Amino acid sequence: MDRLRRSKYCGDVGKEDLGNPITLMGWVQRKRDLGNLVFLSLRDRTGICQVVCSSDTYPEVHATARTIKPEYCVAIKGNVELRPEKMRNPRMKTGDIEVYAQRIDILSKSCTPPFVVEDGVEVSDAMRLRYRYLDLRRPEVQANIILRHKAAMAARRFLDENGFIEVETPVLTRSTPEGARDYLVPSRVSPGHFYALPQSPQLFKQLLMVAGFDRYYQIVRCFRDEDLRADRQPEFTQIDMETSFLDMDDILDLSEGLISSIFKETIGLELSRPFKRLEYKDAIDLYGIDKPDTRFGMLLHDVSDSVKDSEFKIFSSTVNKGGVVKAINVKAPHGLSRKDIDLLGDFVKNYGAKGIVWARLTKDGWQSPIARFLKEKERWSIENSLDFDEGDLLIFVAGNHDVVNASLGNLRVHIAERLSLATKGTYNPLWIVRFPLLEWSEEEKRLLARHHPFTSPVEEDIPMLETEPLAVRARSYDLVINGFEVGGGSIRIHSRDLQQKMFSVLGISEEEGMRKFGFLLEALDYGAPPHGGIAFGLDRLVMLLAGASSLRDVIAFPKTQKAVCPLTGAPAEVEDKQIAELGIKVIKKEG
RNA sequence: GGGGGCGUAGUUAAGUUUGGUUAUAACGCCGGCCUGUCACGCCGGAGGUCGCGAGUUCGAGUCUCGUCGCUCCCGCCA
Repeated sequence: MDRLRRSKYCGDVGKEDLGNPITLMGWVQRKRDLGNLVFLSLRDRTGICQVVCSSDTYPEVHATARTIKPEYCVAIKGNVELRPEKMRNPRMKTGDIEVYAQRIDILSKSCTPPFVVEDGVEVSDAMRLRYRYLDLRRPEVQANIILRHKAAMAARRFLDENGFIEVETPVLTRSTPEGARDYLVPSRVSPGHFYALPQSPQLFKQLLMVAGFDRYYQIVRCFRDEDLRADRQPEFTQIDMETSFLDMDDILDLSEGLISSIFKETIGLELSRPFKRLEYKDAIDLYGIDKPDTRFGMLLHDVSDSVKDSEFKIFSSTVNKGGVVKAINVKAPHGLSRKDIDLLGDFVKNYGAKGIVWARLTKDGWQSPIARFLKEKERWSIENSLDFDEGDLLIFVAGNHDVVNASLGNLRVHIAERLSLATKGTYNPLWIVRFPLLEWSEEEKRLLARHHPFTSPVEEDIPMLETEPLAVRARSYDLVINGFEVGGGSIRIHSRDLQQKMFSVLGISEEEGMRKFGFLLEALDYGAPPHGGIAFGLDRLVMLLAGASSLRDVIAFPKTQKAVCPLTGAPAEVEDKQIAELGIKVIKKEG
């Protein structure tokens, strides 16, 4: 018999095919065997279509159908017929029709799958990843991967239309000491020497600007050997961009165009532009963190002035020692028990706070462990600044600025999740601009670049580089959507002198700078244009678009929290011969 | 590096607080019946290293210690 050729996808079969023979290829979702009548649900990447096999029309086809089990890969040729009125299934896209099979070819049998390949089944992540090729057959997982494809297509189209040129940069490159830990690749031909996988193509895109490409982009894999989170994978994909002769406003505008196009072309949502902007300093003051979710209120208020003379010594002494007391107002927190509030106290301990102080306003006034320590005037002042109404819950945290902001900022997000304050399907893009250029590393006892060492300081702050380096602001920007940092960038340093100065502030000697970044410094000597750019995390963007809660849901073959791939078993031991060829030695840790 | 949660048939879970006969359910799987199912139905059946190791005990899924894996978070990372 000749080979069947597909004429239609399952999800596309419709009334226009009535009476016509079609051929489908797909996987058997379910078999409903009624004896002399067998129904098969056939699935491909477009949807599911019902196939009917009856013993009195094609007995041999019916006999074959009875032997079929879930996940068999089959080809089915048959006629499309309208279903009898009462047998239509309004929940199925193809529920009005069915295919009467005239021929079934079993292309490939299947073992019993370890889990049912169907939306909504509860399977552990470990199982899903171990059998990812089966998990990826599920429509909801496939939809995420297809969404990702559409997002990448939208990005490419927008960037191409705006004059960007995609250039590939090396994956085997040189380790740069600043920033995240590198994944290293030993060189066979240069024993004892190592490549690094790029944390980002940062230096190459700057060199492309020096080379005159003017507008560069790349959808590129980046690697960072750091511990994982739900929104962090060891390898991830960036939409990486760099432009010459543009200022921050131009780059933000282009970025908004890009992000808007992606939202429009994937989920059909029109984002309102321009996106809101917040100075870094204001973000910290109002939200406590640099990636605020603005879908709900509960802003942080500094009540240090109101409590600086309080009889509640924890508050007054904190303020007098230079710390702060801040509070948030959880409006009408239905469903937060005393026990829940105690758990909030445990939550902030993650961020270094000693605990929380709470207060409720009832019709009889303040109800709080510290109510009796607060004077009328102090309570009144707090009530006013926090809009404290009957039924509300205030939560205070006292401590140094960083601890209080981190604690309340993260607590605010935590409570919002707990009380479902953020509307699903809402997207609040927000620019955070002018981050501090530098930060102090307690571990290394030196200044580090907060973004990376090539970030340009704000012009008027340059004189402070030597006097008050921590106050210097960067010409940098992050795009935050719903509390996720989805992108970030900066205007770069394009003067060799300033770059040299930056290295010296970072404690990188001229000799070391030349050795590690000499190629960039040299390039800056050959007519480097003013330039700047940004990179967006494609995985995180798609995660938001998909409404997923983990990056694993939008990556075809993700890794576990230990950076292991349960499907392939990577990373794995290699042959001694391979190790020997590389001129390296494995030191086994004794257990 | 640190803290929390989880680990029991193929899968998902109950049982662990308070140790006690043969470890329970659903789905899946196997056999049989069934011509309008679509989470098909009905009848019957098989299926267990309670993650692993040690300890306490007359007796451990249950208690203790260790260990491994998955996960969420802090540190780390932009």
